[in-house]
Amino acid sequence: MIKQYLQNLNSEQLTAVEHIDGPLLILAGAGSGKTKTITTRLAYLISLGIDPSNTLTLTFTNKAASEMRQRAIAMLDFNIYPPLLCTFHKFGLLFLKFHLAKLNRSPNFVVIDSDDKKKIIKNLGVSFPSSSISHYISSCKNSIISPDSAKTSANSEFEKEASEIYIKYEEYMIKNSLVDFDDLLLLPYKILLDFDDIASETSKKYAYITVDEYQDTNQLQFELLKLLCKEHSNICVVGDDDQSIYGFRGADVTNILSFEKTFYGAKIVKLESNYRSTKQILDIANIVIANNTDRLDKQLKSIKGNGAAVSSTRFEDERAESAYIAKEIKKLLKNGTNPADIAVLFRINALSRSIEEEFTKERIAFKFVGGTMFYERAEIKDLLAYLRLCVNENDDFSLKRVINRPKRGIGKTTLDKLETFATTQKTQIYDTISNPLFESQLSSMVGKKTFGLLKEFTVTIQKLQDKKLSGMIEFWHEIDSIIGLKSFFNTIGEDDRVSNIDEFIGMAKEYFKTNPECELDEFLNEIALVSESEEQNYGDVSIMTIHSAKGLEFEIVFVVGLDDGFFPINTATTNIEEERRLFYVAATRAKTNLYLLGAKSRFLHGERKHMPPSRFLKEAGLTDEPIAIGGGKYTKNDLVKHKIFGFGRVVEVLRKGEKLKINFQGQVRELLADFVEKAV
DNA sequence: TGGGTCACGGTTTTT
DNA sequence: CCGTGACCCA
Repeated sequence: MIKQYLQNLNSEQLTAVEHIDGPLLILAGAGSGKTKTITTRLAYLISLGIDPSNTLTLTFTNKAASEMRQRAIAMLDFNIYPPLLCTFHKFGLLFLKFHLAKLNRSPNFVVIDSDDKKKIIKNLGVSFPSSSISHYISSCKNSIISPDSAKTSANSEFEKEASEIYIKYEEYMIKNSLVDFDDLLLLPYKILLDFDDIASETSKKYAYITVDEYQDTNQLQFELLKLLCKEHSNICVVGDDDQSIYGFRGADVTNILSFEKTFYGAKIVKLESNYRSTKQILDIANIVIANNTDRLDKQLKSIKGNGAAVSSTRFEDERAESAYIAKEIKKLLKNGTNPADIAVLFRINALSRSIEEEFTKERIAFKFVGGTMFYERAEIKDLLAYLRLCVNENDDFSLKRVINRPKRGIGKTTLDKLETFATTQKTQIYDTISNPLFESQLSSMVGKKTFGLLKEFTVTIQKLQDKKLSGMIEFWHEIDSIIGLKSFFNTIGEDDRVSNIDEFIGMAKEYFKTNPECELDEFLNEIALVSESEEQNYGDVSIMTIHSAKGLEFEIVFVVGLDDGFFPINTATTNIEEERRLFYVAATRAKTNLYLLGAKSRFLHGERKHMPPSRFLKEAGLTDEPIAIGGGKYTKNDLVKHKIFGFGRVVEVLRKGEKLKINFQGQVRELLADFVEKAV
């Protein structure tokens, strides 16, 4: 049966599929049949008699994992024990369940999300924004820098504080048996590094490893992969260096650029035949991406015909831009185009506003893909906090979240008192409330009435825990009548939240029906790694950021905001090559029609801004208007001011004034001239 | 405790 | 311009 699938491949795809032992890099351009190739390869390996349980396929998203699993299994005509095909983080989670005790940490850990992480950091007392500290800790972990060495190498005031917080944060996490997303990769790495026997055993077990979207791996994932390949070199990675757009969260393109050097003797297969887009579209994508210097040579060849020309228009303002899109879409819909085949893409969410307004006015049904994630919604997190308390009532973090939700009249003052009291007694908040020994002391501390309220809260948790014993189905049936979250949100008129709670409870019931033996704590860690709820509103026009559109395809794509400052975006950390890759991703989403739109002025942050066209339009040969980049504005020794780095002096003028080398208090940085202003 | 007011800052995002 | 967070007062 597998033979028939092999016949559906082109010769490059077939070469990749039939490569079995030794490192393999599949450079898969956009729309070149990447998923088809690796799923066929996996099925092929299994058809050769390789035990599915000896394979490991790692992806970045759950969506990619489930799509691949489905496609690979469909190719096999016999029932198999399903191969391990999951996200990096899921793999880490499974691994830690088995081995975390090796690091003397509790195997009954709880996975927290980035929101929880920020809150914990904030509670540790910080003067810099908790999001920056959180990001700092994340980059340390992803570059395998321990808290101690972070502290030693801390230079700025920020780094000094951040590294101290990093130390405290790690202590807190261990004390409370918590694990963050980065830990799901870092702790397995540490275990594999420290315990040779586990590393060998694991590597032998996963004798055939496949990694999807390899261009998005960071240093930690790279090191982890090397350890997993300790006993063999059967690693197949698939990726496209031109589609690396997650540098801002640690993705390191050099991993794919230097794969050959790391995995000696690697075979490289390029998939350059594009089955998705017309030649006109690919020409634009190819010509723009060719301006990047750090890339592996690769050129998409269109299998489809020439197609329609790429359309590019610059409007007076964003309203004219949106009105034009609405008009075009209405025309398309009238001619029978399926709205699900149309997408509007933008670089930053702020640009969606005028689109949404116009679509609503013109009654075009649309769905905003990738807004607030389901499990990050406040009401869902409240429910999750109750569930965690159900598993472990001494989870202070969760307790603090919901002790006043629904409103019970317990505020910050009471909580602060409770917390300091618990700390002095070397115990957790829940225990101090329920311990009869502390009753009179606490009662006089917070007042009799408040103490009664606290007691009531513990009774609620108790009720939940009791209900848990009568089985998950009944538990989920009764959960909200015990907590009362729905009626709380109902009274304050937030009906959306009520229906979200209903959706969540419905989903959980479904889950426990299919997995009756699953424990509540397993369920909690499982869903911590899942972001989306089920897709809804099928036949609608999609609007989303370019990042969200990666991996998707549409017949007709409108890209808005091709203006200098918006796309490429203009900030201190802008990496122009990554912006260009983003353009490449956007353009290659389109199958038949691509619109590259812009506006001469836009309203943002309360003021109207004028801007020249994006340099990408120039590179694509789609505009004659002059593009930004004022030359000769700065000379050596000019004093300049930067939003983040403060004052600095120009050391050198590069690229005809487009770029500057600036000394900020001893630290020399290279920045685009647009990001600084003259300080007189 | 919690409602009200003011200042501030404001990419991209998965797990 | 608009959402978030800090802070003040009833």
